[in-house]
Amino acid sequence: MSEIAIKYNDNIVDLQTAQELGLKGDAIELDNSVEALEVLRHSTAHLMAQAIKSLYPDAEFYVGPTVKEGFYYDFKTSEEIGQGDLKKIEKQMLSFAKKKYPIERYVISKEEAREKFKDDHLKQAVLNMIPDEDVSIYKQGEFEDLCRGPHLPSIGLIRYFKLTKISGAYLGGNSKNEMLTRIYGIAFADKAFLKAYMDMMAEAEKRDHRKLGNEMKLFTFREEVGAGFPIWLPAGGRLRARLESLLFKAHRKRGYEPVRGPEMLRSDLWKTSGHYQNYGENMYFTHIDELEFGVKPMNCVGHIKVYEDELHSYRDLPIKYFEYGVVHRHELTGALHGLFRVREFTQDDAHIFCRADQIEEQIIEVVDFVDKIMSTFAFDYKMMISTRPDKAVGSDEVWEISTQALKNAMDTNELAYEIDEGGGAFYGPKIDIKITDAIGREWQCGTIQLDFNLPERFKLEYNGEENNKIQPVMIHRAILGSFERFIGILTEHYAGEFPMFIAPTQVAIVPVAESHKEYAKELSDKLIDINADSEIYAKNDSLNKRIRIAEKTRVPMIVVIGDEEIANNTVAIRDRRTREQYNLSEEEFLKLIQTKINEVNF
RNA sequence: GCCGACAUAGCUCAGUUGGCUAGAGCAGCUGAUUUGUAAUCAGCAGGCCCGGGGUUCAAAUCCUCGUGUCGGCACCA
Repeated sequence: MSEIAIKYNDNIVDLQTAQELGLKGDAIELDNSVEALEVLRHSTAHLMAQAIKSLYPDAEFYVGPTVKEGFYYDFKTSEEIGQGDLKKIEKQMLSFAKKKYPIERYVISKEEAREKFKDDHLKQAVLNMIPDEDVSIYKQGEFEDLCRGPHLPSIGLIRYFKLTKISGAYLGGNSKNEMLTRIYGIAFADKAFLKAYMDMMAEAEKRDHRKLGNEMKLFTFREEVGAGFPIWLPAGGRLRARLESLLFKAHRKRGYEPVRGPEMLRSDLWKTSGHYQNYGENMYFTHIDELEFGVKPMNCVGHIKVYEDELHSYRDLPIKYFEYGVVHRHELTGALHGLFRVREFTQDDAHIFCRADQIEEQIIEVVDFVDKIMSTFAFDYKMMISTRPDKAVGSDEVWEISTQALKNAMDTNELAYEIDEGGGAFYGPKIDIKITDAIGREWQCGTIQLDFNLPERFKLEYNGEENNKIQPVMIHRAILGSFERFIGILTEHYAGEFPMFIAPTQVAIVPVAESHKEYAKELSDKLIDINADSEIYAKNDSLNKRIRIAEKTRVPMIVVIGDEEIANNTVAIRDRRTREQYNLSEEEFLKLIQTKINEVNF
């Protein structure tokens, strides 16, 4: 293994720079450490640029950094480049790498650099962002690039890489700017790591909820129905119904009352709430006679109307309303993604109306609720506090107070959180619960939002101890976020092998022959009595085939019944999760299913 | 919305440089078979080749405008 850079004052310094400045530090070897990969991938990005430049001589280059997963380079060519060109670029990269060009570094003034890259308007844009007087140039063979480094000593060290994706990306990440071409790639120090990475990507693809959702008949989308409007199929319907009923109980236990607001409300109300002005572009509007109505993108206004239905005493607070609220939002076409981003979805939404002195306890109670649910599903999650966005209602002071209240609740209970600056809802700051899916993407699911603004806008009140009118505080919260997204994430999380308590079907019953169908039906009825769904595989197919089909549905448990079982009043079990086969008496079997269904601790 | 790619049977996919009646496997239907733990056999049916418009003697194939999907960007439960 060879030394590729050094660690100096916690910075990675490449050998070229170290030599020039006479710096000494711990050697960084070419392995799969974070530091080594940083250098390797950065140089691989340059090698890719070199290959692109040789294949497309008019290419202009913007920036080519390393990211969490690999590296990318943004550039522009007159010729269009597509997915199919990646192989060609990879090949060119390899042929350059074989020449083992050393990577040389030298420093020139910014003026000289401007002259050097005078034909590259993207590099000029990069130069404009650099405050320093002098800039460094890295050179390998004929190819030179403006870069801060660090880089490998030679491109000959680059062998195990792959170009993974091609896409467009806005210059500087701003949608007002021109669109550049971006190619993503990955690189490792050895073949085994590259293979492991590619295998992991393949596994992630296998778990993709869109693929599994189709195979398992959970949901579908249809062109003629419209983009972003999911259709729930029977199996998905059963899964979802289980989740809904489990969650219903959990809410009731915690003092939430089920309510329901209308699907659309008069636009005047959305003007009062501020949605019209701040969220209108994401809303759908329609007219009934002369009046304009807005289809709800959130459920809060409906719940406010429930609150307003009667007078409230300070003794009654907190009041908690919940609803599986169907909402519609105009998402951009490019944002749509299976069940993860849709235009119609159902939130497990609730609003807590409470006194100011109850804020902390209420927030902690919700955080605890979240933890119960996420740990039941064995999810890793983290919490973020999101602060005031650009578009917002309410004074700075109110925002400051409510943001601080969220932080206090978290701090005094020693809960860890990160800050997402400007990520709040327009009516208040929030705590977002982000869970990680199978491919390592983070998704915002649950959210806890503190709101002083809507109570003010709707002039909500309750009677205080002195019979005075006091404005309540509203806490908006959703734990799953939406059933659509959450079920999508669950599907990938379990790779379709759902635990018994939410699986679309709990048991597949396979009668050996025609004569065993009757017993199968009896068993199925008994299962319904203990709230378990089953499916009988009695088609005119071989036993082997029916077992195979049952296995492929990913049902947690298959029971086979034939003469023996009927004679002894038993079932032969195939447990898909534990991959075991064994016999149980019918009674024991039903008890086992019941236990597994109740393995929920919301 | 933006950049790029893609769209053929319910599903997964073939379909030569534009050229005869668009194929296969699975699923479905009909028979035969009645099965003891991952695919029994035979037959049948199934297509406005995503939708308009165009080029051509001829279009699933080329062009164009939509719609939808995929990978990102930008935006968000």
